[in-house]
Amino acid sequence: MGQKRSDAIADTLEGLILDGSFEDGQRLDEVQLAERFEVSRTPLREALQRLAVSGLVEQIPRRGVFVRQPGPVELVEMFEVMAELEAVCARLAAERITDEALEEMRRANASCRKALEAQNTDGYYRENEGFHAILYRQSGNSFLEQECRRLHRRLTPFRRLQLRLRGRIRQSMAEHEAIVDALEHSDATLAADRVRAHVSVQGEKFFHLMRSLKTAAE
Amino acid sequence: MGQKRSDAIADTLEGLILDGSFEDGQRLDEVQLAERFEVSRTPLREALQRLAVSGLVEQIPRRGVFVRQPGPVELVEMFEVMAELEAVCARLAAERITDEALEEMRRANASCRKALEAQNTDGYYRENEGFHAILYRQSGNSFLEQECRRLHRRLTPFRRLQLRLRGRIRQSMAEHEAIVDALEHSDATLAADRVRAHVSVQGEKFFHLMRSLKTAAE
DNA sequence: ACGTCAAGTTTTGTATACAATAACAGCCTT
DNA sequence: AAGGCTGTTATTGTATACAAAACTTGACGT
Repeated sequence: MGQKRSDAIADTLEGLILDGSFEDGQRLDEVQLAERFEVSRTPLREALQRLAVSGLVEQIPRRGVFVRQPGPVELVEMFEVMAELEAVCARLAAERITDEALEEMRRANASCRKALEAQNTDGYYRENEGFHAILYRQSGNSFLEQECRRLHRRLTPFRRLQLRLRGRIRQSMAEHEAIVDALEHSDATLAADRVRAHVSVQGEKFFHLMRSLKTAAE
Repeated sequence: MGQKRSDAIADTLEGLILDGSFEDGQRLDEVQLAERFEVSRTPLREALQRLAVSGLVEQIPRRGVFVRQPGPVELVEMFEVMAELEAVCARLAAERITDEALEEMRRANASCRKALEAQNTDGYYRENEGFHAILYRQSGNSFLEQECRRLHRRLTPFRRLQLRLRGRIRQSMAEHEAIVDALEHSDATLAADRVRAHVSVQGEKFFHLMRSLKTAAE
């Protein structure tokens, strides 16, 4: 067990927040959570500090920490940035990508198709992650790769939601293949545009889904 | 005194690391720093946790925390990402920017020119920051704005270095004005390209400066 | 009755004490 | 003499104890 207790707690809490297990604005009681994890307040506070830096919770001095779920506006903004970041990856990758990586992307796409035909949504989702991970890596800029992964991770629960829309998976697949084609032809602009559109549509689909859910609830 | 002691420590340490007051790989001794700041280890550890998440220090469990200065490769990567992020800001801003903001940018530029003529490097630097801050804001995407500010802050000491190059400031000013022109004409592509080039050249200048310093030292 | 103020309680922030693990040094064995 | 083992020390990680600030509640005055 190389890592310490406080790291494990931070990871667990991060997962819980991303899963939406906490309401927006809910206060995270230190002693309560300490009991729950069966530790003292010290490691728990260290975990909360980390979450605060990541932006998952807001820490108001002498008041406590409160979970901070992104609202619709912030989500749209985050998806927009994600689209732009991935577009940059594509533009850079178009000139830097290796043949092996292209082959990897094709293989990831093939696995996606297999999962699609098997109605295996989870499997599709996993392979889809892999596809994007390769794109990040092939930007040839490991700092950019890191930043992409960070934002990707933060958007995970929301991205997942919109994949449930009928027909979205099949469309997403076609976009993936078009992206690989553009990369193969080293067409930087085309690749960037296609990736941007691919991610943007995720954000838009999500937004409409939210809207329909909200109006349905009223 | 709204903030707590540990926040102030984190800020101070962040500043010290960004200033290059610590060697790369240097271990930060908890008790030693605690004495220095005249606090106990508890708030100091919380501060270190935060720095670790920000990536300014690396925390190896049961071993300690070590400052992590970006190497030349990482710096080039960071400048590349900064250039792309600001280019995105420009592209979005070209369609979203308000007339008042355009006026603000022109005013910031005028102040820059005044500082330039007064040989006031610090003043120029401050106004230059303002110019970029307006650009971020005018992307109309506050999440993007935040991310830009974060990276900008991290690159501050290195950016500052390259401004000392002869003639760079005057050239930088001209680029600023060309950027405002493109924004005024709502030419998204041109604005993006000019901003990207403007920031990229900073990275390149910095890289060459580093190289010359390194070869001179050998 | 309502607002204001004060004592009490809760909760955050900090200090200190304790535990556990890794670096270190000296000794023993081969 | 070299390498490994063991006891010691130093340092990190966690628990508990204490201090300070904010929220709560109730009484008092207007």
